[in-house]
Amino acid sequence: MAKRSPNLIEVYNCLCDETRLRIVQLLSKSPLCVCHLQEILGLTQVSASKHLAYLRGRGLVEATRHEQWMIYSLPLRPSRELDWQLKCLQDCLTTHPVFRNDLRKLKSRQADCGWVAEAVAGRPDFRRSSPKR
Amino acid sequence: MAKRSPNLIEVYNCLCDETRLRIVQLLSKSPLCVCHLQEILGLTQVSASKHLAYLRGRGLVEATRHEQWMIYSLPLRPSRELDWQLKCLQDCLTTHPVFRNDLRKLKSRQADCGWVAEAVAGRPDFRRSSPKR
DNA sequence: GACGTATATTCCTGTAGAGGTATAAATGGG
DNA sequence: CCCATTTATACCTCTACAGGAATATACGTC
Repeated sequence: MAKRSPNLIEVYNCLCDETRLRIVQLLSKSPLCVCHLQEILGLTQVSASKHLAYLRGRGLVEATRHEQWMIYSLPLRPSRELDWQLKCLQDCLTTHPVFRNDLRKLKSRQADCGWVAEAVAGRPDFRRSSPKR
Repeated sequence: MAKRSPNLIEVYNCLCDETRLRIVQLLSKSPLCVCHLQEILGLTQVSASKHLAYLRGRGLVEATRHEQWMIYSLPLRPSRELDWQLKCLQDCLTTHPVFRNDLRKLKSRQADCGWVAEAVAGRPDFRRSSPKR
């Protein structure tokens, strides 16, 4: 069970790591499963999983299992503190090459990743055999 | 020599500690010397000094020596990233008891701390014998 | 039930940084 | 020059956490 409302310091602790910042940035565009984040960010499986657990434990992201995949997304109703930061990121990150590059990669994989958004958007009958490759 | 422009991650690293958050919050109201911060926040001398060195090393605060006192203040021209956070803090922290209390203490000590602002405001001939007690 | 894929967890090691004590350095006053 | 005050630094210990390897768990397919 994930925590509900992260306080400001927890939010800052989550965002003070570049990898987590990149994850949050990507999730602000679209819900994604672990293997997508892994691919786009070039992370090992363990690293992706651990960082997501960290974020989840502090309420910055939510997770839903869909078949074999864990789909991570930003909370529908973010706390005031998180909401501020998300707005800030929107404004700040688009000017940073690393993050721009991540977003570019996400777009180029939209065809592979799109089904996740559909799956999480409330289609309980949604089925999918293989997510990538 | 202090660093010039902290990047986003450095800013987050600075603010993810409650003590540093409280320091920044106070400095956003007024420049202060170490002993004032020590008193208001109830810190040991070492703790105050170390956290200030940390903030200074990442460009979140600036320091000027005035006689025996080191006067810390927020940079005159904060980076885009820092500026955003300062606005966020204005909005977020006033609702948190700890920070409200700090500001209250600062106000009640305005008589003791006021000279610092004058000293740092560009009065090279400013003199003062004893700051407190 | 065996297997493949996706994800989480456990154990290990290394490092950043927080807190404390002691000490050093800078400044001003006598 | 000696001393008090203010601040910084060095050294130590402890904890959080990042990264990696190995293993466990969950789910779907056959």
